[in-house]
Amino acid sequence: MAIESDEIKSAAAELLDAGAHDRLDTMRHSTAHVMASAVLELFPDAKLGIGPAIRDGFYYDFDLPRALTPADLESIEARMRAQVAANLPFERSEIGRDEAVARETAAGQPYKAEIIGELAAGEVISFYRHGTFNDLCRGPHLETTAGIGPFKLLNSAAAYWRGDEKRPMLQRIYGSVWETQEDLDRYLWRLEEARKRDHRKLGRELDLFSFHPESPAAPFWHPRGMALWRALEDWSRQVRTEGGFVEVRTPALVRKELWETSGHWALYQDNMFVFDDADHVAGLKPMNCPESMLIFKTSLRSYRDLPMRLADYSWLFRNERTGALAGMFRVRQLTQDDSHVICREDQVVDEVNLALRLVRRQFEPFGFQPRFKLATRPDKKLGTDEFWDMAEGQLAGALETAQIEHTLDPGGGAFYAPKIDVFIDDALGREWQMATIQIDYQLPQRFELEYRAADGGTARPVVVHYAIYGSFERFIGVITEHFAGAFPAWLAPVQVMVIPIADRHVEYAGKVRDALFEAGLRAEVDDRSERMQAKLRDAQEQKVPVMLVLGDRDQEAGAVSPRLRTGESTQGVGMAVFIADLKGRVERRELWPYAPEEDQP
RNA sequence: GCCGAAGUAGCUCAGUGGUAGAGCAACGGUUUCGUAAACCGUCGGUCGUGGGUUCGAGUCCCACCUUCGGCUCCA
Repeated sequence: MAIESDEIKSAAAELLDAGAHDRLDTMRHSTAHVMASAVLELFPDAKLGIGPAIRDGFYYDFDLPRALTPADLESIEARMRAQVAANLPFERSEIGRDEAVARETAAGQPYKAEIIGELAAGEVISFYRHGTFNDLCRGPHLETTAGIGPFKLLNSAAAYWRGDEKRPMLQRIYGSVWETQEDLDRYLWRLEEARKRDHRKLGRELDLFSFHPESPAAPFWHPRGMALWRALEDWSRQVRTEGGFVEVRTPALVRKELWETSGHWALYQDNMFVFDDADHVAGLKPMNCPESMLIFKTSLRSYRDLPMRLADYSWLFRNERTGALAGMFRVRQLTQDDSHVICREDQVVDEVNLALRLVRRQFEPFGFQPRFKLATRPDKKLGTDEFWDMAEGQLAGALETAQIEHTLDPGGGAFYAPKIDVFIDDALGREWQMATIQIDYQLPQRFELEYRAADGGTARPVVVHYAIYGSFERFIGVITEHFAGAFPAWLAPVQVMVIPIADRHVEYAGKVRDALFEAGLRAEVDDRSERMQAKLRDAQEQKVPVMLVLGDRDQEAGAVSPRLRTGESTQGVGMAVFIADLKGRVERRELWPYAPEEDQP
């Protein structure tokens, strides 16, 4: 969207070429300055942290004498509006580093002084002033505070200085600012919509699962949630079968010797549940892969046996930090659609290519278009440059072979190998990281895996790991929010609600339900003594895809009258015709019934 | 783990030291033939748990449990 040149006046010359995105970022950063200035008016002794522009808005961190309250935010917001109305110019100044450190120290701003002290000696130190507020800042900024668009302060919360839990805890205020009121309204609508779709709320309302203090952060799956789970699991198994996988299952309770071999004892023990088991120290498994290594080693493998593709849906246990737990998104007991491919080095590109195809295939019936990111060698890494050249080349080669567009995440790889991260966008435009595809040379070495090569010698295989849903728990959280609980028929816990209009139709309704059962469909009869309208309303609120209304005419004709969740309804459809149609849609895993999103403001 | 907030009936919430409430749900009865809430009645709470202050605590204090927001998207 083009912006009139006099609508927002760009102060700095470096802004002339900037696109709308940079302009918005600049405005957000300027708004953060105005907020910091308002906070200083309220708390003259506040010490300033950092205040960057972020996606959808900005934040600023402060060291304050007391915790902020919602009333404080209102007061800060009011002071900010006054500054915007005052049309204060932003003025840039530059000074030397030592002088800057001295100034910030004298001003009682230790965090600012720390930042400046870390800048290179020769670097230009710039400050931006508006009104009486002068802040260390690289810039650029708006010309004046009047250029700040509609904004709102959202919430305050704690944040460690520089994200380090050993350092002081500051208070962070988040805010959002946009170029137009419509943009701000749309953003606030999205926040509100996300709140309404919260999977924790929908999970309770749709009777999918519950949580209990007796086992914190571990879901109890109800019959309806389990139906959804099984639909997902069946699909994952089908995709794995198509990909040539076989399935294994491995123990949850494993002695520490295995974890010492795999390296988890040294690197992952903090996240494991560990205890004594009959004179041995053992742990609940946080990952499946080490045990697959043991299965591989149970016989002498030939190069002809590879690749060996193992799927594992075992239960995993991770002792997460209590503060990180969040609904289905972070649980302590979870299940993955885990895949380990043990293959020859010359098969790695093909196997990664297969993984990429399976990722696309498995996400297809959800309507997700996965995006791929190649994460390359980090600064802290194991192995030689030759190794990384080769491993990165293998992943890049597979992406090319599969003709998959991707972006780069330089330095984002694991310390032992590069990886391909897979992202999806949900219905609200939120980005979620889903699958990760990793190639692993470490584990085969630690477990001393070998196979008999074609030349009669021994060789070491490579492992390609991935989980496409990631964990079932988290994926169910994501799709619950994505579909707002209105799952397509193939996933819906109850696919058909049979609604007899009067008590005399209940028997026929039972026959219809049994016919649905026989076709492998999930159906219930609402035989409560309620009026049909009430039953329809309840089925709608439960987001059941199809309601079958049954009255005299249907009963006499052996027919059903389907009403879809979208409101569309027909009458007198033959029972067999209806069942065959629905069964086909479920088996094809159609995105059906589909309702276009409600219009956003 | 840390900072802040919250926890009252199955759910959503009222209740500012003086007899625990409402709507929905559930249950009982009546009712029920065409596409989003029939009517009447009844039941239901150790106010998260434990301790303390007080003549008296859902309300004030302390500890614990659980949940929610957040803890680098780096001047």
